[in-house]
Amino acid sequence: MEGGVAGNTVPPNSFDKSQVYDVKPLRSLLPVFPGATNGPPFGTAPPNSPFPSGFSPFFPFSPPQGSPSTPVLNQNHFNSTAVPIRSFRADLPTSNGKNVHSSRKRKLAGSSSVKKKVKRSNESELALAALANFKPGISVVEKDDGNRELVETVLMRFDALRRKVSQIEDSKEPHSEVFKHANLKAGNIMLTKGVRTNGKKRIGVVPGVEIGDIFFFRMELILVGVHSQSMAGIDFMPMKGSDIEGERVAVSIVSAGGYEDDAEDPDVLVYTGQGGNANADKEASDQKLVRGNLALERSLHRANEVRVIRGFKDIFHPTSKVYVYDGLFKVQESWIEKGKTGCNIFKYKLVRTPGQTGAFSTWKSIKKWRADPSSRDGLILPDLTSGAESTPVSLVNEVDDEKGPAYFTYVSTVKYPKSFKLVQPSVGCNCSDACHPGNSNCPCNQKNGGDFPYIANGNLVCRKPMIYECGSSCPCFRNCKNRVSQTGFKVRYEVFKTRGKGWGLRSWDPIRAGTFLCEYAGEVLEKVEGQGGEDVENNDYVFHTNRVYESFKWNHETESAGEASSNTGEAFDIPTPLIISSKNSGNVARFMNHSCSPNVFWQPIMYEQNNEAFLHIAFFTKKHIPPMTELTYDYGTPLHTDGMGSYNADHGKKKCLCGSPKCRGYFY
DNA sequence: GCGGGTTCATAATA
DNA sequence: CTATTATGAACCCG
Repeated sequence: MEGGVAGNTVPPNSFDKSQVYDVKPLRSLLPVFPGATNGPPFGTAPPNSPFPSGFSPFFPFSPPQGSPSTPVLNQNHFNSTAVPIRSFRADLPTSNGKNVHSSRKRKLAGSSSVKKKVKRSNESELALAALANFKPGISVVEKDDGNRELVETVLMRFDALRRKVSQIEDSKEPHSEVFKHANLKAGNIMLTKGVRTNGKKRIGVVPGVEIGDIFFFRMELILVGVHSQSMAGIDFMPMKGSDIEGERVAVSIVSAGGYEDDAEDPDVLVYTGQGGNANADKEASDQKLVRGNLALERSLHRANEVRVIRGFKDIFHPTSKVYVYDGLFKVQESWIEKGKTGCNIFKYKLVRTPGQTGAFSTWKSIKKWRADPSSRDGLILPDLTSGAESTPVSLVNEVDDEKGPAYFTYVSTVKYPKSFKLVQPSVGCNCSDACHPGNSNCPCNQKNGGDFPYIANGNLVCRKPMIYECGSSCPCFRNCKNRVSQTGFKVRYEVFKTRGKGWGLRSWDPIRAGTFLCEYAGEVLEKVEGQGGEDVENNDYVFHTNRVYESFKWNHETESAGEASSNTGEAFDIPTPLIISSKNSGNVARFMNHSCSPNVFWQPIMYEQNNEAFLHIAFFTKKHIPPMTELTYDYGTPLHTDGMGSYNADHGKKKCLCGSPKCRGYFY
């Protein structure tokens, strides 16, 4: 993994000497820091904290056999022998009276489908039904009108449920009659339970939804009240009281490239009316001035604001789309023209209401940078990893004259000192090509308690005390999905100069919740009891597992009898504290700043290399993250009890500039 | 590994 | 209650 990692980057000749990067081979790690000319304001890694008294040198975890010490976070009720996913509790009542699946029943016209349905209704069907067994936790008022927090909560809860549904679907037999629309199923459950917000239709701003917010499913737009049509591109509502069709105005449109829209000027959108398309039953026809078309015509005359949502191809999922809320527009004019098919189509020219910073222009710029990275303003280096990662990372400064962070060696993974030995060998699997989520005999599945950690696209399903990935002794090399954190990041990053927080990390790509970002690379520090640890104390580039981290809810919650409140956290199970320094060598993770309202979290992952199991710290996105949004995680608070006497609680305390309403005011 | 066609779905609406 | 509508999403194929 670390083999062959090149040294550093070669800067242009014009650089100030004190800031020049040296090209150094990995092996000759030297803590060479060219003059600290740029001061300390790097908001990156925190200084160290004292160890708990019980600290001892790292040793391996996770005996493979027997019961993993992994607490069970969900209701899945696994016992120590790790049962497959199909053994989801089947005894859960279909809460709230109504079985979710009743909505799935088809018209009984053709009786052939009935047989299949009955046949598979006892296993995963019941597992899916169990997912609907949770408290809505949304009041009537909140259902009608939202705010930022509600919008984020609803979206996070939806996606947690969607990933859980996907996980169950993934574990079914291949080629079985499968319902793959996990987003629809999750959405159906959310709507049935009333977990939504801004359900009251409105013209203009939707409380809690901001320009630039991204969505990956039309269902998400419905759930937070941006656009309530599941497929149609034009949403509308009656003007005051009157409910005659002619009195409805358009409230939002989705421009997703299905028609011949014009999308050059970011402040202007020429949108095609709906209808008239050919389908299996009928030929293309003239569009009619009804429904959405009529509503847009009314909006032209009433001059009301119309929300615009733009759809783009999702480069990580070429078959699906990512939607961006682009702000408020007004219909300026309309006309009829001949479409490709020769039939009449309506056209509507919408113009952005002044004073809004649209999101579309940013997306267009990124498209340009992607084609030609040197076109990025403020570019210092096209790839600060020097090829160590499969995806380049740009170094950019649009803020001041600083030519880059202090010297470090780029490495893509964490490195353990030789002295860390494995006590017990790790057991790999025998899966020939790839581990299948439904295979209960796979030891790697068993180590994960029967829950495959990732869905098919590589997104994390839920946080767990520990995740066990396949290692180097597993023969499933080529296609195994249980190696997400080992296959390198796919996100196109840039390291950029922030205002006041040193260097930071952000992405050109829109990122889904649960996406693997990177691991925390660097050198694992050994701390010998009794001896100092100056290497830790004065190091701003350190990751600690043994801090106090604010708990938060990310997993899908289900009620289950007898498991009352033990399910508070998604706490980790790390047998021995781990400290990683990225001061001398590290990866993009060392540039992630602290935030009290972070959009990224970390997750311990274990896998075996050369018969030794190692712990890695992997970062995943907490929610959907729009392009160019700074990536941040919670640095946590040091434990102040080291059992060895004096410790200054304020040591390393820094003023926090995260700007969150929940800001604690400082961080370490 | 795309782009286009096919199939299976949906929520809101009339 | 049912049919209709629609810029969906996943999958299949060449």
